[in-house]
Amino acid sequence: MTFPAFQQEDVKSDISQKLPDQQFLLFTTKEEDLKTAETKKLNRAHEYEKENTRSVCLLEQKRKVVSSNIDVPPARKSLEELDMDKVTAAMVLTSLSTSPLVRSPPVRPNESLNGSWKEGGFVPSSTSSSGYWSWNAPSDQSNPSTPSPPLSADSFKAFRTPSQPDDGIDEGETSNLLFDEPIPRKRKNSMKVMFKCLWKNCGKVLSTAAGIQKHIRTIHLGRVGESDYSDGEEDFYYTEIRLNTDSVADGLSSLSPVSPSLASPPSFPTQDAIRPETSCAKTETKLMTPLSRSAPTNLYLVHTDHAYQATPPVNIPGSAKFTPNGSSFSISWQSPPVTFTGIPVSPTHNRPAGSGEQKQSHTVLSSPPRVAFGLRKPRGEGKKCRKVYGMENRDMWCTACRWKKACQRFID
DNA sequence: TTTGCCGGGCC
DNA sequence: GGCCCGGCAAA
Repeated sequence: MTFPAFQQEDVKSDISQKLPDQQFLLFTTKEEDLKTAETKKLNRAHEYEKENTRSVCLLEQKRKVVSSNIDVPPARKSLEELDMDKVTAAMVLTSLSTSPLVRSPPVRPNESLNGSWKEGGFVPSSTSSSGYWSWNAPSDQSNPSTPSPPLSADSFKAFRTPSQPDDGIDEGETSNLLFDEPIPRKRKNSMKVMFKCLWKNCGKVLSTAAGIQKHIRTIHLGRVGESDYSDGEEDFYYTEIRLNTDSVADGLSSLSPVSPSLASPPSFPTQDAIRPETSCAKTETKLMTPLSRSAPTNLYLVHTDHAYQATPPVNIPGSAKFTPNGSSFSISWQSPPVTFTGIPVSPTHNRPAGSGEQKQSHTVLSSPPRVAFGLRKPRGEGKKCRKVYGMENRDMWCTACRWKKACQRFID
């Protein structure tokens, strides 16, 4: 059985290969944050590898105990151990890769109905990216280009692209990335993986990542003489698509229904946004973009995330708002009173024409009318200076009355 | 319509 | 901060 070994190698190669791209996917404007996040992910990837090794060792120890109880001859035992190692490793890896953590994507209600996904791969459409979403209109959340608000500053949030339902990655993994949870492994399948260029009006599909990167470099980025050099920018402009429809069905079947609590707006969004450990995790995973699928966990490599950071591949319009309980609170992109505009763009990379300047700002305003709080004090019942002295004796009024302020002489 | 006084402008 | 006034809303 070569599956475990292959997968491990696959993981490692993915990690080493994709980590450099992290900086483009983090929704932060600070280079230090980028480095920090990248380092964290490296550490997580290593921890995960350790964890897997530990799990295998534990199982191995357990197996040895059992084997010793049944008194297996030493010579035969060593041979068996070799096989058992593989089997055990396979079991561990399989259980990890098929664990609920991985297989229960917190999808939005209409995700599974998204036509483009059914076709085996998500292809972002700039024309359909209204960017507007609402708590009351969950269908809009299925929009692939829906950006998500960086609800809390401490949790660097990126715009999210709905993951391919069949690739096994989802917001759960995003949560893993963000909240130090074990990183699930990529499920292997036999599907044909293609790479599609997301550049506007291109859509070129190639069979290898290197090919598509080279295509982007030479055709779109104009780096003719740098065929072997890749700074990762090309990753932004292509996406992985899968041609095997079986996996699509599998992905759809693995979609877990969205709980009402997720579908409904939070009682007070700002609070939820501030708490990363509670509903924030749910909300964010729903709202934000996975930081990167080209991360160590980028076992489910999806470059569509890149499309969010800038044009030309896909525009990132954005407007999101929700109005919980009919209150006046709202969050919206590119529209007051709250504006989130964020385009995760690597500062070190030139953006093709049309790419907006990276700007990240968010403001939350909630200012009910002052009248609602009854700030205007009730009118005094007693006589005031004006009534007592009359207009002709205005000089006898108290200062407040003269200034048309609340009477200080005849206080109620 | 009268009266109390808030909000804001001017100095 | 002192002074003044437009304008709102209750009486």
